[in-house]
Amino acid sequence: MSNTTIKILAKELNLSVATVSKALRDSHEISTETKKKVLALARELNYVANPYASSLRKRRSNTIAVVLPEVADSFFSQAINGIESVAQDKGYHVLIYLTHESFAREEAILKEFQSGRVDGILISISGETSHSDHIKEVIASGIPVVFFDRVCEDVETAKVITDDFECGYQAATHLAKQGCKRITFLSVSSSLSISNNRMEGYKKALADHQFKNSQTDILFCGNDIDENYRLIINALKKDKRPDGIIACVEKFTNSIYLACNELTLSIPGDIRVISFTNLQTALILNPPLTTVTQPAFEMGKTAASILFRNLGKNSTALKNETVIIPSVLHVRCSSS
Amino acid sequence: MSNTTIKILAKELNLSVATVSKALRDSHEISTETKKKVLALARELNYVANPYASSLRKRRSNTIAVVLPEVADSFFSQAINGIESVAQDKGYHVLIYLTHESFAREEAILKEFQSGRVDGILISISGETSHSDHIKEVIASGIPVVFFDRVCEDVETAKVITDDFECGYQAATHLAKQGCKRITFLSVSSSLSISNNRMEGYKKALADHQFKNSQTDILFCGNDIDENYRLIINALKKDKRPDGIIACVEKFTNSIYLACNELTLSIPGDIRVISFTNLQTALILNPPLTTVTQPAFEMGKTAASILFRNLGKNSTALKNETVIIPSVLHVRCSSS
DNA sequence: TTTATTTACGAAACCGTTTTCGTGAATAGG
DNA sequence: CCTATTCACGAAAACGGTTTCGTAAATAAA
Repeated sequence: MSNTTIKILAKELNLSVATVSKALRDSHEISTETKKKVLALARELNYVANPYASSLRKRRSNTIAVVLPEVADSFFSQAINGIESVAQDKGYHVLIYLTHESFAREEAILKEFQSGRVDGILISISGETSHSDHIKEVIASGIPVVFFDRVCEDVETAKVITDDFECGYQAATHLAKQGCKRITFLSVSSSLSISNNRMEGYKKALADHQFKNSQTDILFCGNDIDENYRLIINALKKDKRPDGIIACVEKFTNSIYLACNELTLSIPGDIRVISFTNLQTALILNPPLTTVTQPAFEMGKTAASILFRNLGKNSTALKNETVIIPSVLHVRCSSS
Repeated sequence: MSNTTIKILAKELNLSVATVSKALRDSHEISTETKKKVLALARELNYVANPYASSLRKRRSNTIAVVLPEVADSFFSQAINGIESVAQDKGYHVLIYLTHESFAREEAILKEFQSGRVDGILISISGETSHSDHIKEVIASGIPVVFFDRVCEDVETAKVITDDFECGYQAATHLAKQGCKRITFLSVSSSLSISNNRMEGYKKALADHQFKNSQTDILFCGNDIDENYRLIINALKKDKRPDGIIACVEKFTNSIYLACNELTLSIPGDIRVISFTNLQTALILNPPLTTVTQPAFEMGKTAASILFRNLGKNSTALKNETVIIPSVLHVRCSSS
């Protein structure tokens, strides 16, 4: 609905549209005086170039897509901050899409990108995503993709992750050293790399600390809060209930604390708790929560930087590199 | 970077581009057989229309902008969820912009929209925004704007808010009834409607409950966490320290709890606390936090619905209506 | 049978930029 | 003084759709 176009500027100044266009882009073909006149009028008439016209012609949109499972999670909202900060810096626009953990949505969203709506994609895959054809397809169509956090390991492109295995290991080791004998790991999805790597770290730690293999205890939770609560309650009611619990993602935290309340189990007296979370309120929970805190902002920022670094090039293919930014274990009362 | 265009489909099928275009849009001018053939080939070749070409021609982008101060706040992330849900439903795309509470950024972002990049705007203004010329300008250029939560009251357009005055009143009344004598209100910005309305409600409550006017106590905090912490510490160290505190926005919560810890003040024994927040962890804080919980998802959804309802029309101007969706006061241990 | 209307399609303009190429004038080189 | 460049600009062709308008054939109306 913009009113003033290049054509109007041109007519007003008795110049051709070509000249005006070049002047606006500060082309060396145009004299300084002409540029000044054009700029002056453009400012006066509040001219802003129509992005659709220029995107069509230039075959680039100056827009990226961010595809996420959800936004109501401190990791993702902080990651968005990181992404947005570089995007704004580079003059790029950010389209946001939520899959709500649904593979079908993810597929539909990605499919749309074959049209050239975006110059690149940052994605953290859904919990249902177990294969990556849709992603390979969009890459094949010439659009670079950078994964962050939740990656598809079999897709050859850039990935920004944290040291999930290591953190799973550290968390479980910490609990073991605190004397826990029965440590339950709460997995969010059996197909997600983050979930599985954290779990493998947990398993390795148990093995290293003389746990029998039969003593690993994985609880598969989902996206339904109430259902998760029930699952956790059941686990805590078991005959040999866990004395340690590791939440693979933030959203389990509330359910764990509430379940312990319900069953009047004391944290950390009866059960020690660690969550993978970036919640600021971890400090002021009852009791303060031991967390594995991911470098969410940095991961978003890094993923975006890698993407932008490669947008200029015509070589569309991103290197199959994996950047690992370490998380840190913050030990607080809930585990000690 | 899309490979297959309408032109390719047309050539392959020995049709004109016009026919193919119409067939794809299911025009009545095209025979059923032809449509079938076109659709089949389009599917086979993975055709997706170039959005920039059609946006240019149709003069509509099927895209809206969401302009927010920040995303790392449970209100805003839930509001995004609401917005995104209707947008995805209507086949619209969502561009996200963060002002980081900066007026200059907000201005720059809005200015860009004069180009027709988006068909409409949802905005929650920055804490620095004290006048609305930039918003009036973009509306004048023909782009509808719907405010949510943080509105400019002098701009005649649709607004979706919660009952801020009422909630400020309820919060202060609740504290007064609990016996608080010195209630401090933490304001986030002296120019924000939400902040001021909540504050006015607070003032009215104090007046109604026989507080002297001199006993209202407003503390203006800002966006710097450390600075806020210092301000709160100082307030709590005062000779006559408050015995009740109302946090106008979520981000003050941590500082309040931590400051009380630092000064070994008991909540609610020494001081009762209420926050305006949508944090799920309110339930499991130490102690559980009394909150004014805003209908964030609904507000986002409603704002988006109003916007979409008016995008179809050519009458660009939105009615100057204000939709109020009430918040609820959840009383928990921190105040009782 | 003649005329009016509908059906199914194509030609071409158009959306607002960018970019290639061409050109006359001015300047530089020899 | 004559020939190369450089300078500063314009004409026109893209980019990939959508939409208007025209039209031949088929059908309906009279």
